[in-house]
Amino acid sequence: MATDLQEQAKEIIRRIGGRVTPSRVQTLFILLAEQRAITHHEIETRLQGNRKLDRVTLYRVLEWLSENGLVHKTTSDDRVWRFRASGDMHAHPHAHFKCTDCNKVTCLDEIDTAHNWPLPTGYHFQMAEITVKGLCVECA
Amino acid sequence: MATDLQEQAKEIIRRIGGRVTPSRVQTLFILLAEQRAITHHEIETRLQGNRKLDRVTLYRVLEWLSENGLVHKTTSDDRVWRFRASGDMHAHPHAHFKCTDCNKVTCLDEIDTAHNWPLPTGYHFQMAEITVKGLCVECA
DNA sequence: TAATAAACGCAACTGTGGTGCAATTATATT
DNA sequence: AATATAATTGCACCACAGTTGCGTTTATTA
Repeated sequence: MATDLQEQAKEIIRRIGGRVTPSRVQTLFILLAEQRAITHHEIETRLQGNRKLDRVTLYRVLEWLSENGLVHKTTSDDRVWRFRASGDMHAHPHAHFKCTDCNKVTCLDEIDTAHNWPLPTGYHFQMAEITVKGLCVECA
Repeated sequence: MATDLQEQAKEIIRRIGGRVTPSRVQTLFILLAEQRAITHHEIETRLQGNRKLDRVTLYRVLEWLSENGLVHKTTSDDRVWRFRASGDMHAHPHAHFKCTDCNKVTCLDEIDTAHNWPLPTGYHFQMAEITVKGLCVECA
């Protein structure tokens, strides 16, 4: 239930010793409720009305959540950051799927990106970003 | 030699029935000479002095070259497009490597991105973008 | 060589994201 | 509970990649 996630968000923030502000709680709450990677803009639209907060504040909140490992930040070919609450399921690095029709991004937990890629000699692997593109169920 | 590439660029453009303009020839020449994916900005700095051309024109030239399959367009986590002349070696879709130190991008022809990824049922595969990150030989 | 459609250059715009700073507020302390 | 404090917020403004509109120039074709 919604109230549960609200409390869960507060608890998560408190646990890492951060100040429990409405901006952070609301933002993390939205990201916990959503089961996919969403953009700054998408989060903003979910913060309409009385819970509305400044554009820049949201950027800073997301940056803070990201720095503290509470959310994951990924990019795509549209040059827009997408954020997703990091749960236990997503502790390992994974690929993303982006629908070329509706632009929604979902996680592909099956595809592991940590595996050692064949690189030219002398190159040092750190990580890999994989974005698979195509049509999602709704758009196919 | 340089003049060769210049003529080669003209020939390539002529062959697909496009107007052979200095902007296109210069831009394609630069991309043919460079053996990696470079940014709009990097191309611009190579067009200094008398051969300098307008920012927007370069964007349009690159778009045209890309639309006609003469160059490949790829993105990265810095939200900047990179372009690379498409030679025979790069006819197939491949992954890219980005050095986290010097930010240079090279092609990983060994890694094929066309392979069918395991997607959730109902999803339709189109293509995949892979960017492997780490340190290149010079920065390792 | 003239006609014409394509390409160019300029200015102004869009959209994502970031900085500086004064005002506010969550927390710790009294 | 009231206060001190440093962290957080909101506002205005900036930065950068990329785009659009439009009048001018130019590569082609006849």
